[in-house]
Amino acid sequence: MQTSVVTIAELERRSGVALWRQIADALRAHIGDGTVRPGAKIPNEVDLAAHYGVNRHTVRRAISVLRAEGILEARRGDGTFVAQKPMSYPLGSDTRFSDIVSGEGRVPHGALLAHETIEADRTIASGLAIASGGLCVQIDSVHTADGIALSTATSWFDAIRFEGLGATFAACGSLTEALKRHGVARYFRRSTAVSARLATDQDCARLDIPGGSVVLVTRYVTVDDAGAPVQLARTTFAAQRVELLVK
Amino acid sequence: MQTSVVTIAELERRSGVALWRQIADALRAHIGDGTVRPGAKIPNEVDLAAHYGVNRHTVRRAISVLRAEGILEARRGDGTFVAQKPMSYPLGSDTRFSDIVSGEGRVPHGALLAHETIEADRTIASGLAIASGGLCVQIDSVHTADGIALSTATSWFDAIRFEGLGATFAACGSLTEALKRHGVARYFRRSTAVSARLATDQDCARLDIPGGSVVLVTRYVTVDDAGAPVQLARTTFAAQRVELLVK
DNA sequence: CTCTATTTGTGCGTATGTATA
DNA sequence: GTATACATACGCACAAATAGA
Repeated sequence: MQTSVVTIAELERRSGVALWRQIADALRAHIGDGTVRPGAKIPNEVDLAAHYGVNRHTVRRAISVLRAEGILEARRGDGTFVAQKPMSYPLGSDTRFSDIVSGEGRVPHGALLAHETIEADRTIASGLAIASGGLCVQIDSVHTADGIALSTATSWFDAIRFEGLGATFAACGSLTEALKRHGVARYFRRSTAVSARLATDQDCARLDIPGGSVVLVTRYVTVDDAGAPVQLARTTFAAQRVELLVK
Repeated sequence: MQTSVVTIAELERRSGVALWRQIADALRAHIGDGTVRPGAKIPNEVDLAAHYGVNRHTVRRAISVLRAEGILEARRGDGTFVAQKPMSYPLGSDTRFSDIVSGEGRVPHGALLAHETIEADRTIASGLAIASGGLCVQIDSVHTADGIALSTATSWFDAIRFEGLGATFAACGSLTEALKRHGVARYFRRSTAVSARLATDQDCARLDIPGGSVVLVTRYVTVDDAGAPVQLARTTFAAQRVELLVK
């Protein structure tokens, strides 16, 4: 791409297809057919705009689309680059983040962001099978592989059964270990709902991803051996870095 | 929201947080706390811009973010509305689209878009366990519930084993039935990879969703009773209409 | 049915802020 | 410190789709 800009741009100006869309398609094709390799730098916005004979905003819009698709990655003051392939993340009833990341030969790390006791809204209450308005412990965390954030999670627990869980987690640094100390030897995922949306600014801050990125969101409830709800969780993955694997 | 616009907008202008981000957060909060109900119309862009004291483009950017998040839905010439909740789509080894949609009390429909015989690239060939460059049948389809497109799929089959499958599918209108006629009584999903990205314009056209929407993408291989690969598929779901359910 | 007002969609020009090499 | 390159924001204009008179 760096040099292939000499190929003449052929945008159809009153074709009914927006210019930014035509440019996005052209760039996507260049990347898809291997003309531009992952990690490679594409020309800057001003040059691209001149090349296609459009305003810089039009090029920016095309680029922003490809960034959200996870194809491009922009670094202010540096340039815009073709993104790398994401890592696989199995979704099972017994998925443990550290095992998965270790299995891929990377170094896992989980960090507690915050924990507090709050009143459960209707959704949380029904998930944990407690009374609406009852107290619950909310725990926020981020999970990284080789220092790169892959996911951020918010979990809720029954505050009566798991009083002080936040402090325990903060002390031992592992949710599995913390739950063990609160009497839960094992726990399983019942079912997982997967959705996708654009990242909020909180997502962007926690995952260190640019605005406009797409995230995968999983919602699930874990239960103990007796089948009683232990945890209601919502995990947000950076779609450009992770793909989920089912079964 | 229609009337709540009287609340004074308080944007911090040099706070380091972009104006469009602050506006998006404000709108999201209004929708999240139930101030605005699903299906309700929000004020038009010009009014919102005046209300917040910003340029229309700034409001548009905030809205485009919420559209990608699946929270808002815009119709040109009409207005912008709060979106409805998505339907659940179970991901199992024996998922059949029509059963799922029927089970939710909706009317399922599958339509063949195109079918052709092409040379398999490396990815397709390895998925189907055929020689790279060997022939394969490619089938494109869309799947709707109550006339609303939920997903679009592209599938590949070994052209030698399944010669004329496209025509058979076109004739009987069901993949399961077509495969039965080609000697595959049953088939199962081996594993499914789930990713997410911004919709391409092809996605938008097939799913009838606006540009900037987010889609969930599943890739999987189905095998017959003998464990031999039958089908390599890539299904694209409109994230604003569907959430995937695992296990 | 046509016409019109409304509302979102696209595009250009300009200016300034901010992170990075 | 300086140049580069992406990020945000405003203003203007017109296109296209829709709803309603």
